[in-house]
Amino acid sequence: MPRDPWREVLDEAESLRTRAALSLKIPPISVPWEEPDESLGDLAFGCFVYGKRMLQAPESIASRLAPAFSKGRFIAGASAAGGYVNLRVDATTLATETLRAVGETGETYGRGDPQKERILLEHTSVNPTGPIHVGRARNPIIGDSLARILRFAGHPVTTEYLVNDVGKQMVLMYWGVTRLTPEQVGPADSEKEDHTLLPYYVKANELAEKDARVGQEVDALIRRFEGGDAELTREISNVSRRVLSGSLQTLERIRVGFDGFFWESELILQGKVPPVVNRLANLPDARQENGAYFIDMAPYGVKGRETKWFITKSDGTSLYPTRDIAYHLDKFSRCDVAITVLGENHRLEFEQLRTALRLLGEREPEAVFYSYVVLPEGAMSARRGRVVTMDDLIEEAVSRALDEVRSRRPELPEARMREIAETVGIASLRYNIVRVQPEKKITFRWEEALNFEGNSAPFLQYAHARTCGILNKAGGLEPYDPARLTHPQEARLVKVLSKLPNTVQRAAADRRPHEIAGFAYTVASQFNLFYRDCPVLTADPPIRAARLALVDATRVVLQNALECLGLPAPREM
RNA sequence: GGACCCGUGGCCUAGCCCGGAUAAGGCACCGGCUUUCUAAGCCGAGGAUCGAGGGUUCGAAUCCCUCCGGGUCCGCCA
Repeated sequence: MPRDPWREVLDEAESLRTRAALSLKIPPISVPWEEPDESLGDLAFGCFVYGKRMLQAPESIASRLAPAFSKGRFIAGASAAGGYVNLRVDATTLATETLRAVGETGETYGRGDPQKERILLEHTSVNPTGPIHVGRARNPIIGDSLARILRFAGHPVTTEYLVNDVGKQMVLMYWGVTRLTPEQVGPADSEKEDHTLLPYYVKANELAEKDARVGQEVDALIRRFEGGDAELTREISNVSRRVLSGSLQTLERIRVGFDGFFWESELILQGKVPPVVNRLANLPDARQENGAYFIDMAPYGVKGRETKWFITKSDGTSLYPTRDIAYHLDKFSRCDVAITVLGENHRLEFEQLRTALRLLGEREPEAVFYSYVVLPEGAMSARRGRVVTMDDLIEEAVSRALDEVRSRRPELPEARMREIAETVGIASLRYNIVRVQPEKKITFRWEEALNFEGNSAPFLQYAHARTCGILNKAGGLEPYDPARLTHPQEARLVKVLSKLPNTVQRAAADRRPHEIAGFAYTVASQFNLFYRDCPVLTADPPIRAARLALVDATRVVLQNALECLGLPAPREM
């Protein structure tokens, strides 16, 4: 039975407000709740809108409204100040309910009720031509965090990677891998196949431009491929599988995995594209130009130099956007809501996709857009050799974390140090990306990406490790009386903990993982203050017992918030 | 030519959707706190005309308009 203590507080406040207003014959107006400065109360709302509606001073309304509030289970009292009504939440009741919720739901505190709505979340989907670089790093991290949050919120979620294993770039890759020797392409910087195969792709691109004979060979392959040569399509797909296997190892190390993969080649081989082409070409809006079908999207809000959206080439072969439509129709046969995590450069294309689906009378997907990570000197570019790969970043993060562990915990055995370093390094990297709103651009700087203090993953993990440390030494939980939690800092901590379920629901509904990051930071921060102000193990037995329950609740909340972000929660650091 | 995204102390970010009571954190810098549950912590100090200008409003970082700066996109590529 999931519980949401803060939601109960809000619901009660709302109903008390309605009753108070009714008793004064004040029209019920929905005014948003805010959280005022602690010295004023726990919840508040301004009476300015009432004032305007009733042509009275907000101060006077507030001072009449406040006394009309009756006490509730949570709401202990109301007072008026400066046109606001401030409500005070009873600390003991909130502590009782919050700790009981954690006690009853255990490690699952914060998890939402099971939802019916099946969500298919597509993310990452980088072209399998080489290692994933940091410029794209936000996609898997945002995508995986969002998947975790949606699942925790109660949704059945399937994550999927669209493997773009067709098209010219893959034909080039295939040509390179099958025709070039290791001596021709030079050495790779790693044994993983995403790294070892990249040089073939780079060399193939170079030769195709410079050498006319190579260009002809590649063109011939492209013609065979576009002619529907199934054998060739499979061979090309196999190359992409090899590259992908390398990238997946990297993703696995940062705790990103997928429930499924969708191969674009399969879409083609299974003949799912022509029916879609037909449907599109038969739309009333479809036009023809030199044998190529298109839809002019200008009437549908698409603006710019070119508003034609092409369905086919003049030779009748399909284009990527058309295949994407076919893919989405397939998606919708398997889910209720389709979400895709996309780089900001795909905004227009996504609008076109939605428009085309709308014209077909089909459902439309949602998207979460992010800006690419750039280097201080500009965008990452494989061609200009200006790249930091995910593998580089991971190695550096873990190695710096190991230095930290060595200096902070010299007494630990080497293997344990390495374990903690991996945990901290990976978490730092994920947290630094997920804590920022996706649409803000991030400039990659080592010193920021690998900062282990302040608002960073280790800060959160450290707070979690501290809770575990206390609980370990305590030996076990005991029966407790929540009324023994009388310190203001205990109340602050309780209040934050009570908000986990509500925060999860909001972050899931808004598709905003960074809200969980902010929440986790607040929890850790409030716990650190509690840690300073309220000794646990040495407190008098009744207080000790109550504080232990609070520490355990904090542990659960941190663990679950960290889990939602894909950050490991170490028991010691 | 057009569309979209971003612009908050020296640096990075939250708040913006849903307008409210002195704009909240982190980094960096300076000064403190460890016989007490791990100092990856805590406390204190300084530092912001919330890009600029108009408008709406009793009230604007938040909504509207214009402009400036940065980014992205407008292929019979994917």
